[in-house]
Amino acid sequence: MQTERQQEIISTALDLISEKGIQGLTIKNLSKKLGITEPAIYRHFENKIQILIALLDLLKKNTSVIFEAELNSDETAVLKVERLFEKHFKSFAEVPSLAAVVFSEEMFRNEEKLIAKISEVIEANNKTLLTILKQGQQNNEIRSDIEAEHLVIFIMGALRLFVKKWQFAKFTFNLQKEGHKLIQSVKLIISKK
Amino acid sequence: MQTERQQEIISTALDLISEKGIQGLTIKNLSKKLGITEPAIYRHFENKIQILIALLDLLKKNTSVIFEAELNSDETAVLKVERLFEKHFKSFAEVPSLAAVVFSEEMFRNEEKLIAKISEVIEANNKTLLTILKQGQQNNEIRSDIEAEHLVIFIMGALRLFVKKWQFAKFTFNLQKEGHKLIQSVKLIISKK
DNA sequence: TGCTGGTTAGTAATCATTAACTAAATTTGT
DNA sequence: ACAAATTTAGTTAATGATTACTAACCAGCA
Repeated sequence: MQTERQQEIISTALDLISEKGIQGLTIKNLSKKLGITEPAIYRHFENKIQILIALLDLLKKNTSVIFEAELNSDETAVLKVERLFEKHFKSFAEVPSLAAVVFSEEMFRNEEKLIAKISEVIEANNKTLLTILKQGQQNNEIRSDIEAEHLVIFIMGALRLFVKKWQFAKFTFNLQKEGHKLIQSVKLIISKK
Repeated sequence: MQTERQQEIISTALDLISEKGIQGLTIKNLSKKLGITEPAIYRHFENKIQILIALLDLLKKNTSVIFEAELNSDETAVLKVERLFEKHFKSFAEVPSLAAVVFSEEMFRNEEKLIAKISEVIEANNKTLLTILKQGQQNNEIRSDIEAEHLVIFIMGALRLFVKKWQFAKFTFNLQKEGHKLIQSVKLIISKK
């Protein structure tokens, strides 16, 4: 559904965001990095919003694939959550710019369409995780003294904050390695007994 | 140390941020809301960066007061954490715009001074919480099977995500009331057995 | 020949900021 | 005590940068 050049543009946009933050994603910077002039961008995208939407769509695809693959696997709930974390860390480690997009919701406040898009991604993932946790509670794998909705907050909160820290530290520590340790603590927290 | 007008300006800036996000904090919007012209702002602040710094200083004062009061109290560690949460929720419920500032680190990426300032606030609070938790572990109140550094991530991650959800929901639910329930789960998670 | 993907040149809007001026309040010198 | 000097806090008008975006044109190619 996307031309080669369109893919090149959104990939370059991602690089730009991870380098300079969402603020750095301007048509000028983008075209410079692509080695073409600014108006040339408009041969491939109607306007900037469409670029951002394409960006969020990519993010959505990347994360929802992870979540849904786990939902439909036949592992224990605890293992599903572990896999969820590991895959996320792997995905971010491979494409750090994705992390930059996830945490820039604040920037999209003005455009109604973008808010909708990003809320959609977040909501869908939360729902999937919630389902996994509830199944785990029914199977007596996951503690039931804390409501699943709260467990989601702990898990997603930790995931987000941890990645944010990595980002703040300019990717200087090994996300996958350090992340693996965090996952062990997550397991201790959500497991029954 | 601040004139009345300066306080008026930063208070108005906070309102603006909670209304339209950090993007909405322009000199034009600010002066319009204050009922003066744009250049008049510069009679009170050297430039926009100074306004943002004043904003972050206020945030720093607000949060560090909370953290340090708890550190020096002689309650149990678990109770300290509970109080920490409650006070934060209260503070945000009273001045919702503060919450908007806390989560806009992303916006400050370009200005070195602002990154430094906000990292300072976050770091200081994390350190205080870490101390509280370690003391709790030594007193056998708080579980020791998870390292305190990870507990900090769970606690701060949950706090941040929860407030962010409230913000996203346009303050439609009662932060203090719903927050109180979350606190009970936090206690279950960090308590020894 | 006509589409694709570029170019150059330019526009309108918005951004923070400055220059120059002014009225009113305050401080200072006698 | 009071006029002169200065400071304070505002104004209008403008500037240079940067933003997203457009119009008009052109080369290569199917």
